[in-house]
Amino acid sequence: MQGDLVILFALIDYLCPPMDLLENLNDAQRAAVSNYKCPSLIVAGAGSGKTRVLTSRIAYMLQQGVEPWKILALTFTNKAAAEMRERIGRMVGEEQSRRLWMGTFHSIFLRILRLEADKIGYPSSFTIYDTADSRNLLKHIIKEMNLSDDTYKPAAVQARISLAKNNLITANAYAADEAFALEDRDRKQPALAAIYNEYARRCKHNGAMDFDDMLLNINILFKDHSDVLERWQKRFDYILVDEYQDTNYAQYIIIRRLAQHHSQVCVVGDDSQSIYSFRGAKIENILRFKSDFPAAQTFKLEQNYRSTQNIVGAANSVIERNANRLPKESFSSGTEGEKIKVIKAYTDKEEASLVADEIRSRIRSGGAGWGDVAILYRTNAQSRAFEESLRRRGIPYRIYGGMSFYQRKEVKDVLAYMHLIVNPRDDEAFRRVVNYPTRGIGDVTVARLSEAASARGISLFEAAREGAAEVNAGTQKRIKDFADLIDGFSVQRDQLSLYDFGLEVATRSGIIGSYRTENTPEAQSALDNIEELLNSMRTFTSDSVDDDGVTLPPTLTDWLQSITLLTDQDEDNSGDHVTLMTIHAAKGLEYKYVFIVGMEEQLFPSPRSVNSGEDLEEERRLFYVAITRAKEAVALSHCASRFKWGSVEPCSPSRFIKEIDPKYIDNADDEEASSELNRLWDVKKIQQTSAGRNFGHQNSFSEHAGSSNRNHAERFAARGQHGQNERHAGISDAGHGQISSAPPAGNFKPVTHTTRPTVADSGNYAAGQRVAHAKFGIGTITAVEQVTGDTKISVNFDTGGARTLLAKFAKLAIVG
DNA sequence: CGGACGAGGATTTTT
DNA sequence: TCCTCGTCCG
Repeated sequence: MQGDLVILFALIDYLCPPMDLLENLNDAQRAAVSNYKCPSLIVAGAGSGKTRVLTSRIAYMLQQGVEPWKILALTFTNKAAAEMRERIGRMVGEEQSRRLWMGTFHSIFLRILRLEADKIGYPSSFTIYDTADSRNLLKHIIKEMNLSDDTYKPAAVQARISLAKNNLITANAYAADEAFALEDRDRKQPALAAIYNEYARRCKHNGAMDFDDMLLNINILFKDHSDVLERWQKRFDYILVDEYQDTNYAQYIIIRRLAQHHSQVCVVGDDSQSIYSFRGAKIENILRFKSDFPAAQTFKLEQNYRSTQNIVGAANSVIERNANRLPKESFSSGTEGEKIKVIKAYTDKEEASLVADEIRSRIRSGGAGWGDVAILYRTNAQSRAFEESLRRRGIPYRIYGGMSFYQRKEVKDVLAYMHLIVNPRDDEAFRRVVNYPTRGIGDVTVARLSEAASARGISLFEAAREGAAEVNAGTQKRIKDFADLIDGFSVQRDQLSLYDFGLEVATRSGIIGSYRTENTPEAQSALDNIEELLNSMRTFTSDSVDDDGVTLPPTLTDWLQSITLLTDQDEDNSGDHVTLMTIHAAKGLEYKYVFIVGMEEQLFPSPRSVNSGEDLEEERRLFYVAITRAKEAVALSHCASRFKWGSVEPCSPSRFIKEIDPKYIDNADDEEASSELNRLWDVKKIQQTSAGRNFGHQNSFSEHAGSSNRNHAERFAARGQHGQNERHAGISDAGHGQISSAPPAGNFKPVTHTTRPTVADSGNYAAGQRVAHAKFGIGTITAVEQVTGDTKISVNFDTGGARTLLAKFAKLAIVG
């Protein structure tokens, strides 16, 4: 009998042998995977197979018999968590992987908070406020306290409160702290402590937490309830943290608390990629891990599998200038590859054109698709010009960030109804929807309701339901009708499917009807977005799993919170389009070709960072992150002038360009041309001030006038998110033609030039002509364009590569 | 109470 | 230049 079993197991092993997880790893990776029984610091350079190591380590632990629910794995995005879960599932089976406690800090601790909410005085159905919600509440409070929102800018107040929370300073602690009081007095904001206090009170009263509250409250829970803490400590034998360099103090303390007794902590990260200090992230957390956990072993993953030698070399030459680093030698296992290209332009407009041209010629030459290309910038505002240039050429693109789908007014309105239904205590949600769509309950009435509510210590919604406000009979009825509407929804919530319920809310609230009657492109777009939102209810499946691995049916609460906790990176990034995003958003992603644009002083590094050594180091790390996204080629672009705040500002090349070791840069000796360019710009500026508008100025003015002609629907189409935008981005060029079909100049306002002025010396060159250049050899002119003081000539050189040259410097000889 | 129109501010990065 | 907020008037 025994023997039979052995044979049976052997047979099973033979038929489906357990995957050898240590195979196909390099030595450093293998060590990091197999030594799981000790605290570990895995320093993972860019492209070093970090995710692979993390997933293999977890899978290996499972294979060695560790129970999946004893493992807590924390990531920064849902996407990263989902991806890892999937990969682990492929290694050891889904049965195991789905039972792991794996997710973002916020989603995991939210789960715990919901279970323990009563212990810290919250309903388990508490609402989550996103940044906009919490800012609105702050605005309210500042106004109510009769403070000027000029001295108390809501965004700044919010940032300060956020910073306090990230450092586990509660409102009471803040008020009691002399140093803060002094600082606030110096900043002429003595009421900050009072605002913080009122904000915290209102959040609690509303049964709501903001993002920072989740981390703060879990710490309060663990601090005040040692039995609860102990239960969760025992729960997790192993804790793994991804992107450890980006954890803040609150997160750090949570990990330390949970690990206090017996858990083995494994953190993975790269100090060179710490780019979130503005949000409270502490690079020190990773730098001092070894002193926090003296028994820790360090594993260094230094082999870069992603990028070419030139890219890794260039990135290293930059990051080496930072003082505050863990020692590490990144090296590439790839080919030498292309050198880094620097693209110089006169204006932001031209920068976008040159980049788009370069993208097009790269893709046309074969071997890669649009999806292999990313345009990365420092600020979201830079996306506009590229949007234009890509659209004009019919290149499919997609923009990430900026106004996200879930921040749209119409979407937030529908969500506010849901929030109020789930949590009737949420006064902010109440205020948002009580008179939207308009139902004759105005500010005056809400003020009366508010009085009644605070007098009786109840929520606005309860006050509405009880008819507590002193108003005339007609208004009273309207209030009652609204309360009945919401109560009706609460009943339906338990009877209908998620999707049917959503449709019911969107319809019976009157939101859909009001957009229907509007009958404008904007309204149609809003309807599309609402439909999209409802569709996401249909396809939503809860990832809530109990310890037996049984998936729980999705609830409205699950769906709402999954939406609030979505991050930019969680969006589907597949598809054959050029990707436009901020460098921050690009962390963790990779592309064959990366264009880092706007490489200028006053932009990148950000002007706010240049006065502090630490901040400048962070900007440098940001640049490092940008370069290391590329697998095969990097191009940097900058321009001599940029449209900012409605006027043209001169720009000089970023110091970061000069920080790259010149041996990694394509024609590094071309620097002269760049300074020529700047000199030229200075001349231009003088002309501008002395002789009024010159052509260059007028051109850029007119082009902006042209771009403003885009209607809302079109902009939505281009900026929209979630699937439908992919479609729009693809067709935007053909579909909404006023910009793409006619030659650009034709669309501009009549007051400006419709053709470019011709200057005498342009006669020497023409498209199609063959020319010779001292350095690049022979090529064919593809375009000739007049710019102030010179002629710009685009040439396709036979040796490969298109180039834009200035007649003055290039000294082209006409061939034949 | 709600829509229209005018003034002024905006650009770091985001879980 | 664009968007948001506040005010004024119907």
